[in-house]
Amino acid sequence: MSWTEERIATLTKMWESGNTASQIAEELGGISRNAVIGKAHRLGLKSRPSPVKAGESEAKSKPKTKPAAPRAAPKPAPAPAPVPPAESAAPEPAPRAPENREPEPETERQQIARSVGPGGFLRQNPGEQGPPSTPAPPRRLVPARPSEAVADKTSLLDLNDRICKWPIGHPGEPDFHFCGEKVNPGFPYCVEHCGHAYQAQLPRRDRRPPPPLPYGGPRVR
DNA sequence: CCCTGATTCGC
DNA sequence: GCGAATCAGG
Repeated sequence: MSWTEERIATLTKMWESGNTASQIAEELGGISRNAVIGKAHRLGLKSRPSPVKAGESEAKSKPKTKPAAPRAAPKPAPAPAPVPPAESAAPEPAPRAPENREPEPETERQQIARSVGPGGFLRQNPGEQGPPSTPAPPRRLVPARPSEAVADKTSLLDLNDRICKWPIGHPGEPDFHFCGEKVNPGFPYCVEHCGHAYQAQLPRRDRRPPPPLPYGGPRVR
């Protein structure tokens, strides 16, 4: 099995959608969970909310030096440079290239106003709903499946940080494409699809059928 | 033990 | 670049 465009696309989407490596491996087929993780790392997709690292503190990092290395000799770290603390967290520099465009900061400001981080995602139309003084119970955000049919065909090559990556159809099929809308800042999806992608997690007791994946679920082979 | 992702390193 | 083996944690 080789990593074709389609398979990489599926991996990327599922990874970003919060699927586990095992699920991704199963969807792709003929591949191990480790392969998925390894590939994801090589693609630069690493570091997603993982159960393992969720509550890890930096001071606890272990170099994983085991006494007897069955595979190879352990690497003695050459004790590099002392960590320069002059690194403030810059979320998104976003150096916008000059596209000979009229300066319109207002437009982006308005969009940002609707954006809310995980844990407090806002409904689409606050106008239709009463002022949520106590809006939504703090629940986890979980992936759901899309229900939209978008006419545009945004291919994988059109994906960037700014457009919605919501998948339409199955990867590998001729009509497979992405939503392509402007993203809800901070999310991989547009505002609308964020509403579909992130929903309040119900207690497992109350949920009967596991919601199908955005990719249409496991393909019938 | 089950699961998860992270990492290493021979291939 | 790939992925099994391994580690580390919930």
